[in-house]
Amino acid sequence: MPLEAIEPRRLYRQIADQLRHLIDQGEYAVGSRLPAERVLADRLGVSRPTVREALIALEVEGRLKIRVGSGIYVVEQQPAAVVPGSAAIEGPLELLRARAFVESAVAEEAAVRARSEDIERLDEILLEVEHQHSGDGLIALDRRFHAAIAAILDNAVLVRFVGQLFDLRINPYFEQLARHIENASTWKETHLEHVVIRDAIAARDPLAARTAMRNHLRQAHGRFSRDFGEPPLAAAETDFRPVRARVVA
Amino acid sequence: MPLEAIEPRRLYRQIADQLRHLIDQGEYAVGSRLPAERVLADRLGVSRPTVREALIALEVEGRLKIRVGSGIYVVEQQPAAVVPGSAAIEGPLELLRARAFVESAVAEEAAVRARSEDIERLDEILLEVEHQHSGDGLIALDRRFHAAIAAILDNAVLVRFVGQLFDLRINPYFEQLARHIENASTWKETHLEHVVIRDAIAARDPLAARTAMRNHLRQAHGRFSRDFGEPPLAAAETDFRPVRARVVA
DNA sequence: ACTTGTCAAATGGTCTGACCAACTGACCGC
DNA sequence: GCGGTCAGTTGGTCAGACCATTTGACAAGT
Repeated sequence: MPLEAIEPRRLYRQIADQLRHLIDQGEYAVGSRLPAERVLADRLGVSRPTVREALIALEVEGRLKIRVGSGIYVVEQQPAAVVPGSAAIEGPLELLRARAFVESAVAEEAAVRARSEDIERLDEILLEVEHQHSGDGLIALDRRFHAAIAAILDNAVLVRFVGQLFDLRINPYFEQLARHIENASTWKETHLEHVVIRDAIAARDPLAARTAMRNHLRQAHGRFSRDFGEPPLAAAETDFRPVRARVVA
Repeated sequence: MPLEAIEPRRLYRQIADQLRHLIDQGEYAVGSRLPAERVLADRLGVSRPTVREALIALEVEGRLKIRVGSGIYVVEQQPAAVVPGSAAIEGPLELLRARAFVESAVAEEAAVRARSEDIERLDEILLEVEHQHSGDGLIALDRRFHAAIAAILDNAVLVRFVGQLFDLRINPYFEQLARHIENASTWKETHLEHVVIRDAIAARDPLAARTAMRNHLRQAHGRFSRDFGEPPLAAAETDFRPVRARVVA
């Protein structure tokens, strides 16, 4: 054994990790305000100085913006830091195909690993959706739903990854389309598809979860491509892995 | 003039700037110990919490190392310092697990879709590796290999993200470990694992490709965790999807 | 001479409670 | 409506205290 040097994990780091996780997961959406320092300290069971230290760490990392007298805000994560330049090169359809590929695999694995708390979290989000009717809030909840599924795999990198894929929709190209397409009716469809995904995961049925997620993003693909130049969708385009290939072994 | 909003410069930032300046200037040499928090607070005429906030900011920036009960030490500045915040959070091991998950799925699909030109491209890269012996060049080729596999799926978003995941290794945390671990021998291992992946894809064998890729990144995980704090690897940690789950209809 | 155990000082980690300054939003008078 | 006022909320800072860990000196044992 390499004789590892153990280091006491200081409180402020644990708090920072926890908050970072919540942000990645979409619990605190970009632009939203975090609870006040005093509230956080109370809820986390630590003192305010400790919370402040954690917040300052996150501020230095560039994930939070602290405004005196006003509050603490989640800052839009700069993917530009990692990818200088190109963000909106690919079309929305290509993005949706990539999400279908990654997230269907994620959903499949989530169905294997899901604990009951995880299902509860999904239910909370879906419940919020039903009490919400403005478009903006729905997008944030949509993101939270997808991030929460990724969170089941218990890997912060993956959660961020899925979140980033979602956030790529935030570009002029995509937004303009969305305005044409998103309405009460399509949000209703989206919600129903989410419920199907949730049920498959809750039933611990990996294959159903994969199919439901792929179907969900394929539907979104269809909704977009209808009003878009591209031809609707050849099955081979969204089905990265044909089902028959799965029967092997 | 565009009427910029003025921001109150908080004390902890002023203190941090001042300390950073002193370090840059060589007043506090690399490896040396700073005065105790209480002393700093006294000399700077501020309270200890404020000094602590500044120190934590500098610690997050990677310029200081705080050791409990011992003191505050100046850390060697990594010239790279690429990503100001977002990237260096998760540990290298978590990153490798995420890559194992995503890229094994990618490899599986690549084996289904690969055309002969794609295989040729992989071969070109592997050939270059054999004519190369410096470490830096090998990292670049490693990246090209993984990106080339993603490219087989013919989706620019996926290629970018696989590349991005790879690039997350560029952070001080990871680099320092890599220096200890990467040598001619480990590069040889890496190369052989790459060849196995290439062969599986060339044979159009999805399951073998998935396994080979997962094995490759699991080996890397093992190489890192040996010299790292974490316990080596429980199979469940890297095997996101247990093989038995695949035998289902 | 070398190791081991002990202990006190130094140092960072955290908490409590307090006060100040900036912001926000409701209310009021015009 | 419009602008001013004011109280509540929120972050910024401070003071002082106690705890846990580290460190090094020193005594005791081998």
